[in-house]
Amino acid sequence: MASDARRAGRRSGNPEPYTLASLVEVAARAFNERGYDATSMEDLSRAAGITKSSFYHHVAGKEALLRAALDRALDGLFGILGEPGAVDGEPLERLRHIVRRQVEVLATELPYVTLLLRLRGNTETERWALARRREFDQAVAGLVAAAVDAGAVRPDVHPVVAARLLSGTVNSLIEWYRPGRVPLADLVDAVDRQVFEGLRR
Amino acid sequence: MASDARRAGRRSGNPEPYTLASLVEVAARAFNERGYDATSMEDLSRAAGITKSSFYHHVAGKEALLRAALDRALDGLFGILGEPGAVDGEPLERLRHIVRRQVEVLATELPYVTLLLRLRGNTETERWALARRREFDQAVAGLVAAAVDAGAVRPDVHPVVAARLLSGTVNSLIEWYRPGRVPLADLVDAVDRQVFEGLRR
DNA sequence: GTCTATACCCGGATAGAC
DNA sequence: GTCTATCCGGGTATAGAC
Repeated sequence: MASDARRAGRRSGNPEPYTLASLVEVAARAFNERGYDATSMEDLSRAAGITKSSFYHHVAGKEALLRAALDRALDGLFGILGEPGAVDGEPLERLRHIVRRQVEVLATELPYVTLLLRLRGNTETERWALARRREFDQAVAGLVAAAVDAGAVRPDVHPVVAARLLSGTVNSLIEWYRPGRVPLADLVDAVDRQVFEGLRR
Repeated sequence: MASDARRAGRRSGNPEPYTLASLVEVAARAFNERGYDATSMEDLSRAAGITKSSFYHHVAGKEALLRAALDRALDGLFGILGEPGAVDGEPLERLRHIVRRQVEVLATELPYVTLLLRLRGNTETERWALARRREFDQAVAGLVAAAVDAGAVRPDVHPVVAARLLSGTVNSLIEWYRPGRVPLADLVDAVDRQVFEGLRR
């Protein structure tokens, strides 16, 4: 019945059935399915099991949902840059650490990172998130350049182009990876090897 | 003045200032900048230099513009599969031919392919284009599997995952490649080497 | 906290004069 | 072919009863 779905949050014993975080999760998934602009607040409220007006009682608006989701994605990514494996050691090994961890964060925070990677920059919120994303990419690009300088990569690579292709390869996971199909550890290894060793035997 | 911009098409000596193709090009660029849903017919008509109603005199509607743009992208991609280099020879070399040509088509048909790669499948037109795109990807995946069987690639690659990563790497070009910055021939070589030889020296 | 009802705006698309 | 004016549906968001 409708009231069953409507109260599922309460039934499951959650004392706060409609937390911001849970609504953000619902919203992020919907945004990814249909696109941010094509998703209406009506869609979101129905997915949450309440009416549009009730939904507005819990969230400030559509853009606030987007912002919260993007925050979560960026926190995940920037967290990687502070890890010991990303800070200490040879440039190539630091780069490998970041790539491998980035695959894991993409997989575990999939809906949020997907949203981040599809932004067009139409609003101030989107432009802010895009700027932070560029910061992350530039950190990676810096490491690629350092690895080139250290002689750890093929001498003919163009650092800027290589960094873009590297990021593109990793980020393309959002287009097809779904939890549970390919074991995450296998995926991490597959990306690592494909990026650093290439396909050819 | 407004009338100057408005009649730029005529002034430039074009006898048919508003062909479908030229309006599709304008539309594709706008769709890519702001996203399809966020782009209004008002935006498009203004970009073309005429009013919304005049714009409707030339095109059937927003979705028709999208469809024409997607057609162009798909024609470019499927054209590759029929080329001799994609049909004859060892699997790995056929795959390399496709990858290199795919980079070229992405670059030359950039606005149209970009649109194709960002579809969400909200309308029948979008789902049709996505289905055709999957056909293309499956052709590539088949070649990856054949190259594995032929022993031309590292024996530990998972063909399906490798094909996805391969497509992801190539397709990620739309996110940053802009004509004239990096010479196209260099880009083709860079993608070829990164995909098949990897980054490590 | 949730609902019904509604204000308000904007987008796609059309009518009809020039 | 282009314009002004308009229709109509659907979107975000709010008011106010329960």
